[in-house]
Amino acid sequence: MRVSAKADYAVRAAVELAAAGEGEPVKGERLATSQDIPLQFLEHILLELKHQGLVRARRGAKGGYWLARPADEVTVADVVRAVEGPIANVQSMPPETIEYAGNAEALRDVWIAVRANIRSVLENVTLADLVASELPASVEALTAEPDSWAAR
Amino acid sequence: MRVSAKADYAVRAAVELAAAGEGEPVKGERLATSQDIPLQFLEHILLELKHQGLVRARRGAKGGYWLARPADEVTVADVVRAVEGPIANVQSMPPETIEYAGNAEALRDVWIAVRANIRSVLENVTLADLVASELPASVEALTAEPDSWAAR
DNA sequence: GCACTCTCGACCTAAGAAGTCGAGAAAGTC
DNA sequence: GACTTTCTCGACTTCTTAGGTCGAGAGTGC
Repeated sequence: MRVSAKADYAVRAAVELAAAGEGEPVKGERLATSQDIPLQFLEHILLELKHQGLVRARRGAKGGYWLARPADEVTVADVVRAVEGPIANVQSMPPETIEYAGNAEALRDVWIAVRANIRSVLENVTLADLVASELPASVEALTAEPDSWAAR
Repeated sequence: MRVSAKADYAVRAAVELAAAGEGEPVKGERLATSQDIPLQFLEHILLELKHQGLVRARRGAKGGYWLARPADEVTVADVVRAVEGPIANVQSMPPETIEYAGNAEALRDVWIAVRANIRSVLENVTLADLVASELPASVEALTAEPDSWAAR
């Protein structure tokens, strides 16, 4: 139930690409410094994003990375899945495939509900939303709750 | 963004204890077999639950484990936190303490929203709910969505 | 040709996940 | 008091992942 550094870095780098817009490609080094991410590690992450078709790249002078799709068509969920795989797996298995014995039967539905609720945030926030700092109303509603900010 | 075997086991064992009710303590071995959990691993988990005050235990003949509180006062979140620590940390840090640079500023709110949404499920389902297979309406609503069951 | 920048496999260390082992301590029974 | 049962708990193992570094190579633009 935690977000890895890799996923966090991936989203931040993607946001930075989104902010750069359609112009020139952005160099890995600029991404690394502007978001304070170790360069070599970031390159691996960008490569994964490229393999998943989210990002494109060109080498050489004037080279760099850019988004393969418009920023408002890439969700945070896309980026997280690209580097971490399926969201909210239980014991590395998708929850809908798990069979629980006897008393624990209903537990599967709990994990399903958790996954659905995570998705409802991550699949509805796009990179463009992040750049603009304007999250969808349903997400804003959650952050508006003071209780959401309580450590626990 | 995944649920560990440990957390899964912990909840299942706790549900089994809840189902056993107030009578005699339940032996570790019975929990292990009824939920198909490696016994020795389970004992460590039960010990953690005991240290966190969720479970009590007695040794010897007639010994075993039982819930420290009524089953309808223990939530799934309590059990998960007992063995995994804080839910939905980012890079091992609570999301509200993270400062993102520039373009990624709004990302913190996304993680906060994710955490809030996870909590809204886990903190509202009790062990008693699971034993009865009757989840709160807000959770049932999520599992009723066909889309929640789609692998992705 | 040369500088620049991505590509990508190899490697590394530390930590965590998942589990096993075995000695010991408390509790009940006879 | 001896004996059995069952929890207690530290030590240990194995495997994977997290997080990161290094260095050679390949494509690009000038």
